[in-house]
Amino acid sequence: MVPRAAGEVRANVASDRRVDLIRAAYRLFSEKGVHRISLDEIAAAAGLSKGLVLYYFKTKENLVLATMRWAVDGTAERVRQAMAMAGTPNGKVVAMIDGIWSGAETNRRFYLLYLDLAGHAARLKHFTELSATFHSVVNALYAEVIAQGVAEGAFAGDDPEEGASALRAIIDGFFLQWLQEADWERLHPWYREACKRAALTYLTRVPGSPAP
Amino acid sequence: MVPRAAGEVRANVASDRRVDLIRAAYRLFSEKGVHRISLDEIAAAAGLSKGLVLYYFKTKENLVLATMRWAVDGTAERVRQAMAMAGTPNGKVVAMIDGIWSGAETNRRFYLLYLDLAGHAARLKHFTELSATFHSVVNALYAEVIAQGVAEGAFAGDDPEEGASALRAIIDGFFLQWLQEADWERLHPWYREACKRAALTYLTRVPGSPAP
DNA sequence: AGGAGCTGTTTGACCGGTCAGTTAGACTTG
DNA sequence: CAAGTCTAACTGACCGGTCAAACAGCTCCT
Repeated sequence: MVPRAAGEVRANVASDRRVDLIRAAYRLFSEKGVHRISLDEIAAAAGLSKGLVLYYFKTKENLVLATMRWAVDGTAERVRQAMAMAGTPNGKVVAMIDGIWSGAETNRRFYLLYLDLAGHAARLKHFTELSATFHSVVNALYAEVIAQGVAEGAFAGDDPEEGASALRAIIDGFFLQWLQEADWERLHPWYREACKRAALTYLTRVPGSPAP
Repeated sequence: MVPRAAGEVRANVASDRRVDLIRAAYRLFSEKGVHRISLDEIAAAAGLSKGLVLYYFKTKENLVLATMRWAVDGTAERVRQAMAMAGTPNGKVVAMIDGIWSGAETNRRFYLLYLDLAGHAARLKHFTELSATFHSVVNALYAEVIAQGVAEGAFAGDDPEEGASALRAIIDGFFLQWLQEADWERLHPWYREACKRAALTYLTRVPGSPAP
């Protein structure tokens, strides 16, 4: 089904149509929403014909899935790299959030598509798995930072898993609010900083404070 | 355009077709997503004909808008009532979160539709206003609780507005994760409690801790 | 009382357009 | 030619919106 994977004689440069299509689909999906974009539009945006889209991705759902997987992989990688720098736990968290809130345009594209993914994941089985994978990858990264911070005495908390979930909730929750702002472009820096403050406030607390 | 509003002689009980349609639409939209439901299906679910849907709500978009407004109003009211009880700031927050996480089925319906709303709000102007209204209503409620908690010395923080935003991010963020769980029904209580813990951890902190 | 006529409600058939998916065949390249 | 790649035209289903006509309740006239 997939013509080739790696060992190709002439790894012709600009010739992986699949990626061309996914990139075009990503842009269009995030702009208008998955269900408002036809295969024709995607093909046209990639300078190809619609037939080819179905040739490579048997169905539209497959293309959507592939596009989301592509976006999710890229984002997970960006988060990972952002976290790799910075030494102290606090610094790591700040670097991580800076890395995630990298730019208004990029963030908006990704999170709008991610919203679609969440909606699909809650209703279609095919998407549930992808969403679960993304969830565990990201949460594992967060948990690692938190565990390290706890070990060094910078953060408090006994359950890094739950801490990761909460940290993620804070980040996603701020994005969700930000997305709905009419002037999202201008407000991007404010949300980024508020997100940092909330995350650090949550993480750096007195060890015994959480109530019953 | 609207036939009547209040002063009707025979306020026939089960006869407001508009509400019948909105209720049917709410159920179906939340189950399958707005764009996967046709006007025919909604009409059939309400035991009416499709023509009537367009008779009352000129367009599908209007029906979607009306349905979302209805759901959002109801939810805001539920939150308000949940907060009305309980005296201490901590108790108020707990009561509020208990009130919000009222039941798996209900929560799932609402948040799934809310996800659609967020997606629409980010792309269509008509929905932006509704989303902004809901945002300010809910955040005002949260800010009030926080301000009261700060005044009584139970919570720390100088900016109740930002605190409200963060509190909301925590709640929405946990919902977003919960929605994507395959066995959401069973996990509902866990997420509810984790949400409480995170909220209280964020709110009850030592006054000077937030970094930079 | 009993139409006649009006107004708001309800239906079902219908139209135009859109879109995912199919197919037949053309174009490359080895 | 044979296999892989690509296109354009087509199909069949679906769906939002329109419309003409049927229908119900009401008032007013005779």
